[in-house]
Amino acid sequence: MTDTPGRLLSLLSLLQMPREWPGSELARRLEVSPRTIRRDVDRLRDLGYPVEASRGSIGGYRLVAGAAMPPLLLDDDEAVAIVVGLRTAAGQAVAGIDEASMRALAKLEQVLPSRLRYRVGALGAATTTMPIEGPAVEPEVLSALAAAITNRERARFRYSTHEGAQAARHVEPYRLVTAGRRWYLVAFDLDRDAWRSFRADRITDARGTGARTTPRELPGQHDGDAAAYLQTSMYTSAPTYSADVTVHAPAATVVGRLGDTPQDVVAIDDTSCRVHRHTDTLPWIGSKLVALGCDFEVHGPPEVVEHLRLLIRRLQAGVR
Amino acid sequence: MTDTPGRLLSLLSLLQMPREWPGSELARRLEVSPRTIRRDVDRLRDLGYPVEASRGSIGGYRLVAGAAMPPLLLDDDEAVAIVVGLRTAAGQAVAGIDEASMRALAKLEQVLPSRLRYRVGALGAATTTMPIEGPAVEPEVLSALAAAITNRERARFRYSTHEGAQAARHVEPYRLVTAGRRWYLVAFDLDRDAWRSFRADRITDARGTGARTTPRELPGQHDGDAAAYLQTSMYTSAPTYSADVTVHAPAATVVGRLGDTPQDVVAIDDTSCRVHRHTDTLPWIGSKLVALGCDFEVHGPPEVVEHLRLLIRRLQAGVR
DNA sequence: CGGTATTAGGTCGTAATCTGTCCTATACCG
DNA sequence: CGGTATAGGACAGATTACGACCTAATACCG
Repeated sequence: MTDTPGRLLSLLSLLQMPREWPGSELARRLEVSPRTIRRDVDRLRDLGYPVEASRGSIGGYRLVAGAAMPPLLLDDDEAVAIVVGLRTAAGQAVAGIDEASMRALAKLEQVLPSRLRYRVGALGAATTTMPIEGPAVEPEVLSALAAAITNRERARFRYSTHEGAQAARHVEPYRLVTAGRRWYLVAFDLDRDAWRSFRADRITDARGTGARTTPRELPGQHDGDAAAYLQTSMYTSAPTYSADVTVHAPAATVVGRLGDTPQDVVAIDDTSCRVHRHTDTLPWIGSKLVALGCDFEVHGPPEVVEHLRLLIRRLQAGVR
Repeated sequence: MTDTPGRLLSLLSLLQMPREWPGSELARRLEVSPRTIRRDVDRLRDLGYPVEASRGSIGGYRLVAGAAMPPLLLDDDEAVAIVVGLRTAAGQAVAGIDEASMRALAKLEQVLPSRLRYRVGALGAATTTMPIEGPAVEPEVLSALAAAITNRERARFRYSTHEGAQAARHVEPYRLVTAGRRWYLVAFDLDRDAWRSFRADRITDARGTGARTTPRELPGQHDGDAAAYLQTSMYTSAPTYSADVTVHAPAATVVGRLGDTPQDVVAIDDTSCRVHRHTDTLPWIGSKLVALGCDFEVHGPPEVVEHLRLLIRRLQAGVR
């Protein structure tokens, strides 16, 4: 009975036990020569299994981690976090991550203590993911950019504008930022000699160049916080305004419809409230007001009023 | 690249997922012939792994749950999935999950083989999470509802409407659905004697009652898919229309601005295109058209035109 | 009822692989 | 220093894995 793949799986099971196995012992149990055992161990290592060996008189083989790891001691919240994270990642805009995260979840489940395994399994089995359409980030892009960032390497990639045109970019990558289901790269653009943020889903063929970067500081008072920098830089392309609006709807309703950002909504009475949004672009303010679906009065500033008049003209032209 | 043992491990990894795999699909993914897949399945069975198969048109292979598995390694995509999942979970609308997922990520990193540990560490260190404000789901609520679902128990909880009123609910929970960063519970409401979907962030004090549920079938042709049911049920509250619009902007721009859903956008020439959105509610269509930020002409249907006229009146009243 | 898509399994020829038996090098420990 | 362990190269022969092709059995669907 010489079944090579089966023997490898058996070897894996043996090595999983928390003890050391001399090669001769393994050879005896698997009924092959010690030379074959050495080759099998080699193959397991090629497959990525961390088989460690100690030489000398009391030497032997054992599997170190990634396998039999009883002390993966997570508390309940951490277990929930794993399921929540991997489940929502399944609906995420990263290519092929739905399956990958399900496989990862199944594998992680194997190494959890039984109480948590039950909890994780229940939460995973009771949950369905609603897929989200949209441009997808390539996992390789994320990996390559992350490697370049930690290695302090420059990086090159191809970037597509939203019109579809592609161009090569040469940057010093600073941070990846995840915001909702979008991924951004904050980097110093070497060609344009300025800081830029890039949408990761528009990046292809990313790779580190090997050239070391000079550490740079993010502009502005962000204290190195790439998320904060991104937040403001996304609005610097267009001027922002603070809209002041009275809305004829209950405050609670308005908070709900304005989406996920709790704005400064002050109730006036049961049927109306005053909304004060800040740092919004004109189109965004207009879109949100329309989305409210109820009557309102704009108090200012004049630019917002003017923009709404433009919207009126556009709508009138559109329905003619 | 014919690596039989590695392929067997990959096969196990695929089969442990909670779905059925047709042999042809497995053959395609593992890049071998279907005959080889059958032989591999035979070998796994010989080794004691309970691979079950169902014949017929919707047949396939699967691994019965609870089987003792050899230690399976995470591949690169799965490692990326874990970081992506736990990182985005950190910005997620689940209370306290940011810390919990960071702790879980740190602990997972400890037990990964070194190659992946480096990859995961790099991706984790290079990534910043932009926090998302919004109502938060309690992890305990998710755990309790998940437990009730898998145990087929009834559940009671308090539910807040978006006006802020609270009420006790008594349901037979069916599934948790995660859509983007929102969590929903699809359940049969025992008081109202009808199927309902609940936003998990508005649920508090959820607990299973211990009373067994009678298995029910979701209404509609969703074949038990809670996500599909939720998708349609979210729109049944309002009628939907198919807007037909000519937009004076390049097709690529329009696709980008319409958000994440790739719609039926057909380019007319370099500066205009025809958009045909279906199953949208009237407010949604209006909001999207305004958000486009360019000129357009609406061809129909009449209800959409009428709704845009309403928007015009609202805007005119608002800026007066 | 027939059509179709699935699992299941036999056979065969070729190419690739695996294995055992040498051999040497290296590291640890008493 | 000697014993024992891992590590690995070279080689010849036996074995196996693979794909291509075939038939059978089963389940679903119209």
